Amino acid sequence: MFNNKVEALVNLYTVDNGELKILLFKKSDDPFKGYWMLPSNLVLNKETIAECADATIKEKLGVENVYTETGSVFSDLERIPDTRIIGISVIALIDTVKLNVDLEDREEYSWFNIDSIPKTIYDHGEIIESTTEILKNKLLNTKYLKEFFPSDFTMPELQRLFEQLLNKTIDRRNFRKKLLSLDIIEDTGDKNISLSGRPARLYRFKDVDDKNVFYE
Amino acid sequence: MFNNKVEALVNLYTVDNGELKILLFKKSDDPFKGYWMLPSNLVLNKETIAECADATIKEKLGVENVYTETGSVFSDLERIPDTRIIGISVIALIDTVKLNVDLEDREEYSWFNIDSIPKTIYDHGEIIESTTEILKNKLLNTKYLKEFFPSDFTMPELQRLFEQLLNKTIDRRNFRKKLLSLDIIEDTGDKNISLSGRPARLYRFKDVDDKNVFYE
DNA sequence: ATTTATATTGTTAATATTACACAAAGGAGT
DNA sequence: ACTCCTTTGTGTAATATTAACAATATAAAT
Repeated sequence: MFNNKVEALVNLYTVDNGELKILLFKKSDDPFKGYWMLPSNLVLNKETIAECADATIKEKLGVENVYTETGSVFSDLERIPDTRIIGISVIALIDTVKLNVDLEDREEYSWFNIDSIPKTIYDHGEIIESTTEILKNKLLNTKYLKEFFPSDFTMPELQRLFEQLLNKTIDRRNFRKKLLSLDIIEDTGDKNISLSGRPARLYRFKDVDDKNVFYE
Repeated sequence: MFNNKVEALVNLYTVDNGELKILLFKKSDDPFKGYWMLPSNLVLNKETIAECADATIKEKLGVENVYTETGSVFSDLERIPDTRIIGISVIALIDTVKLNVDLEDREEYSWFNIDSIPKTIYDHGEIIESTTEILKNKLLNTKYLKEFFPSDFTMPELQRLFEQLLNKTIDRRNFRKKLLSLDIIEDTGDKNISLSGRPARLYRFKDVDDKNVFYE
């Protein structure tokens, strides 16, 4: 009567060349063969949500020490047919460096831009939407940005991310001016290797207190 | 192994004369006799978190149709000794009118300013702190403010709330100017009954789209 | 050397925020 | 009726922030 199954649904995000993306796995068997899903596991009665999420990330991706945070709760009785499982979404953030190293030779997965999520099993689509909204509201804080950019980044890259999050275009000069005025980033002295065009300077976040970057 | 007990912990907030307050009950038996607690119930395996919260609010307060929203999740194994219960905090908002009507002749409860929470059972103190932080981050949006002020309010009252939320003093003239410039409130034409001093005009929120009032 | 692609840079105008002090409305007491 | 006390209501100038705007610099490819 009071026994509930609980699952942790891992929403693993990264920023790839300024685009916010989420990792999904393709279901290889019926039902929902060919649909995409969030990596998830049922929560043992002797582990925390965070522990369950960590184990899931390690199991599916072989990565450890990923930053996680609780997202939201999904408890509709019909969210999964014939079963009652309370879903708890977990926000996990990983930078592109770890991403490229650890994701070789694994089962079928793919990174999706959060603005173009494919067809998903059950309510995973809504969960992604809702959880991403929570993340967006937090992501203009350096605490979170640092998880995506532990080493360094270019201004245009960061600007593309902000433009996606704020859903508007930003003037390059004003963006740079604002970022520098906040005194939260510093020039590394290096430049990136240019694919084409002038190479961009590389910046890193200073080791300062968390601070909000933009409002609205 | 996968069976978990889940409880919904109701954080019921109101704004009383500009102060953000939360409702707590006093525990009348051991253990923790005399300590304060959030109203809560275990979640049945055939009800949603929201339904459980609604039932709890009705049971403890006799009030229905209260606005609720999921807060955060607390899954530490030691949060309750000798038992494993996953706690899910629920934010509930109620206005002072309903408050005064419905809270007569009930067991021992009290409203506490969120800046002076008494000693609580288990981890209820942390839950209140964490959940209040979530609420604070949402509360400068008219969608939430309307739940607290469904009828009308005075400028000084709203200002006191904002000062508490932003943790700073605000100039009366600037506050009024900002609020009026947003075009989200209107003068009711009435004035409140003054306890002492000049009576304040009564305003109400216009029936417009949700809008953020202040940033930072 | 020229083309192509992308990054970098400064000034001005518009807007938003902050600072600040005195008059008005009511109640209580004499 | 008058005075005192408490609280609300109001305008303007200074400052800070944001928005608008276009030309030059660096590298790779041809």
